[in-house]
Amino acid sequence: MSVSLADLRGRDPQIFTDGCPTRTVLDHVMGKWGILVLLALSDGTQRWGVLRRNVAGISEKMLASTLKTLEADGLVRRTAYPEVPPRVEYALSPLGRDLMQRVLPLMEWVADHAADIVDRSA
Amino acid sequence: MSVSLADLRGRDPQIFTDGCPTRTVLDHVMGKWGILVLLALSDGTQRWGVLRRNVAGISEKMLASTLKTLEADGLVRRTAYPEVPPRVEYALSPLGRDLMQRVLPLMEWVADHAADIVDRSA
DNA sequence: CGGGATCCTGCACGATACTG
DNA sequence: CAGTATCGTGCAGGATCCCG
Repeated sequence: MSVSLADLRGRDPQIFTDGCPTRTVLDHVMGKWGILVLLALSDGTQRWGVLRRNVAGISEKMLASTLKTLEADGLVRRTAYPEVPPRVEYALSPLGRDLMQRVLPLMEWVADHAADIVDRSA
Repeated sequence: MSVSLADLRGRDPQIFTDGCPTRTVLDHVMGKWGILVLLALSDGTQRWGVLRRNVAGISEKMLASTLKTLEADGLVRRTAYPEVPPRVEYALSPLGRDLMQRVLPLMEWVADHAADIVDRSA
């Protein structure tokens, strides 16, 4: 049932080594803001302003650049409506939803154990 | 079956907000090297030197500091043998193994989709 | 409202050398 | 062998202003 690094390396020896695409994806998704944005979006389509409030502490610049990389990665879909004032909505793409299906259980675990972990290291 | 951020916020409204312990854990685990070290260790107990080779591209400094935070977080266990030359072994703690059970499926997904994602954004 | 452009700063991270 | 100590630096990320 469980997968190991050795298993993954069995399929592709270069996996998770330096310069490997997996590293790039990891950097995008696991960066400081990537997951938090994806996590917010897993609640459903959201406008820029709402997203900004839901990802507490993010700056406009980082929200913009994070969304751009995630969109380029095909994990997030951006929809702009030709209105005044402008309205732009962000949503997970099918690929993004697929990813979050793997991430959410992890987040749940983190939510459950974070306090313990931080206490220990204090 | 699926969990959402709203669900998690239902248990604790502060979850994943700024300054929340979850953010700290995320920074430790999801940082550039955290996961990669944990991933390598999920193959089993390893000595420092082996670990350094398995986590391709990591510097000694980063390996040392990453291991120290992960050990302080209670995710990694360090065992030093009073020998000459010194021998030190690192292993996942039970907590760390529990965590990796959630992380490995994610890594498998990333391994499977990384190429697509990077191609798209190129 | 939803960003882009610009400037600035810290610290995450790397390289090198040294040690018990 | 398994680290620490020291020194540099690039770039992630914050603050601010502006624009369609």
